[in-house]
Amino acid sequence: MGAPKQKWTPEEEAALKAGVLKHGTGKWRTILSDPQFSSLLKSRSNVDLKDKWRNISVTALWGSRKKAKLALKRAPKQDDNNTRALTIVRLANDQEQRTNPTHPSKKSITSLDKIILEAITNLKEPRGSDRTSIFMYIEENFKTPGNMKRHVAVRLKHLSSNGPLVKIKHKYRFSTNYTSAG
Amino acid sequence: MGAPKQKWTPEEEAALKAGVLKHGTGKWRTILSDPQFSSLLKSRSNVDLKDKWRNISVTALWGSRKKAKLALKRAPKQDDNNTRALTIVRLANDQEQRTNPTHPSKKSITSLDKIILEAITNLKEPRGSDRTSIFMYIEENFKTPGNMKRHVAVRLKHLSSNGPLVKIKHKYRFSTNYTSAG
DNA sequence: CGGTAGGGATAGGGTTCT
DNA sequence: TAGAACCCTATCCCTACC
Repeated sequence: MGAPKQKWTPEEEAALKAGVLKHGTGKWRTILSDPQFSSLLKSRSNVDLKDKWRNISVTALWGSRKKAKLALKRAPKQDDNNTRALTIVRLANDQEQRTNPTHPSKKSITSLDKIILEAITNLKEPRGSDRTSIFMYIEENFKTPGNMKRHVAVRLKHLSSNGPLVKIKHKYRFSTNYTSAG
Repeated sequence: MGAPKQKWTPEEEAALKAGVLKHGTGKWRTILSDPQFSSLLKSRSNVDLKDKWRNISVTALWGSRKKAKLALKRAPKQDDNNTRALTIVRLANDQEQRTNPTHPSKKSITSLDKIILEAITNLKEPRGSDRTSIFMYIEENFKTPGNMKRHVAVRLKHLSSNGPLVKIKHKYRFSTNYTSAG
């Protein structure tokens, strides 16, 4: 009864990704209305965009939505009585720290780290960008070696323990996000 | 970007309903400021209250806002040959009838009936109150015996066949509501 | 910009189809 | 039967209006 399933073409998917890079996640109607993407996505609704982005993201992180849900069920509570996930936030005084030679963290900023920070900064997602968004930003904007994702994940971990990123807590968030605070 | 959805707890919903019973609909800021409810609703805004009340009301009437909108779009001005559910409306001249000793219906008005009519009147829901709302009004405002709901249902039926309530037809209405016309 | 009403968008759970 | 595409609706956002 509903229309037959309309599979997403690579062109549509690329347009969606570019739209998210430009406007951020959660701006589905804005992306649809952007003349840069509206022709490519003219057969999609804002809800379609949201659903497709969810499929893309969850696939990249967990392999599938079902696995993601299973993983969430298994995930123990983070701290007290509220279920939370960690969000990693770029420090507001990041610039200052990085220019301060006495801070140990600045020693270990790699060029990939700079790209990561650029991604987080440019994505401008108010609630933070998840790894998928960061991966995609880099893929869209740089020539990427094959194991870029692993490298990025490693650097994210490092940046959050020793570097200019800091972990903060959010309620009602179940995936680890990396946010540029400020 | 949208904030993570903060689902309404049963306690919050009860507080909202009690607030509406006390202050009426559309008095969202008043309800929020009432110390009787402010602690329970401290994480909600006046707009949140308005939205939640709309959701409660429209759900009771149509099942969902979307169905309500669809029904409204399809609804021809008057009634014809379509499937309908019954809505029971308190007659506008109810007072007059009840004070007129010659009207047969007034003989069988019980004290519970009066409470029911008070509930319908005071709830002031423009599209009528469903049984749940009526039950809740009574529970909030009176000491209730255990089988109050059954009693109310029985009296509602009686009042609509012999008493001051009258059945009218609505299109695309899937739950029986009891409305104070006026 | 204080408050409400109402249209509309989003988030997340759920369902259908392949 | 897992995964992609799609549906449902509670919640949240935006704007007009007073």
